[in-house]
Amino acid sequence: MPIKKKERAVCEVSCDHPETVSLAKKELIPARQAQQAAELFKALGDATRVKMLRALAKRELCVCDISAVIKMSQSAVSHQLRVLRGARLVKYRKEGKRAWYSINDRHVAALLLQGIEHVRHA
Amino acid sequence: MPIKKKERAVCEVSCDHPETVSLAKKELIPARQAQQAAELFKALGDATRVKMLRALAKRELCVCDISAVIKMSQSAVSHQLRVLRGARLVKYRKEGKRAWYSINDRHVAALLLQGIEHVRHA
DNA sequence: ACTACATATGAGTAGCTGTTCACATATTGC
DNA sequence: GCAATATGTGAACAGCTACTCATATGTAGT
Repeated sequence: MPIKKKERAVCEVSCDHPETVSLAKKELIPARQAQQAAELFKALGDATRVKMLRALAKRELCVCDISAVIKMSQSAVSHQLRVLRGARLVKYRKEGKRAWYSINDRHVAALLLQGIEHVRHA
Repeated sequence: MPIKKKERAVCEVSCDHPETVSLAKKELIPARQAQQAAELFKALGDATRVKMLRALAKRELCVCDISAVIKMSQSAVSHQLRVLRGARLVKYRKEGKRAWYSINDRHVAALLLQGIEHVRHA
């Protein structure tokens, strides 16, 4: 067996505080929940989508209105709406050629607003 | 002037509802605020960071404890802590070799919890 | 000074994101 | 059916993210 130049420090084994760590492990959020929460926040984590959601929180808008309001191409808006639909942040209804979007529920609006308020006072 | 095969549909010009759009434009969130809110949500938008924050919301932990609790390399944890520091989601203090991290304030904890609760009942 | 340890960081990299462009789909009026 | 319109979507692509690995920094003990 060759002599290693320097044994790598394995912090994971040597340094933890057993009781604190096992307590924290026990109370750790389940991976699935963490993943879902992360996906929710990720969907909120883009300036374009924040603008869209903020506008949709106030009134129902069709795709081309959104496009005009936030000054982005219809295609870009459509792609982003797909993300928002996937995260269940918006709902929509079809009316002839038009698709009318609005924010899904007040919990979503509240979460969004809380984030915005947080950065406003920071 | 050559004849174009098909004039591109310019939805931005043809389809908007002037009053609704100008109202929505007036009430549109400022770009800077949208950007900052997006950055806040983006920092929350990763399962690893959600796990870390959830643990840090309950108790102060040093880096290697976090590493043990969420079962990730110390290096990965350090990199993620940098992101969290950058977004002001955590605070820390040095104590000898150790760095003790905890969640920055109750607003951050509330926002995190609200996101988690939202996916739990969804 | 030297070693061990706890943490931070730069480089490298595979995978992901957000846009544009071109086109597909669906609805309406002729 | 055909043309115009509103929306949706796949491909391509530049830029970003979140790891790993190696190494740097800083601290404590000998």
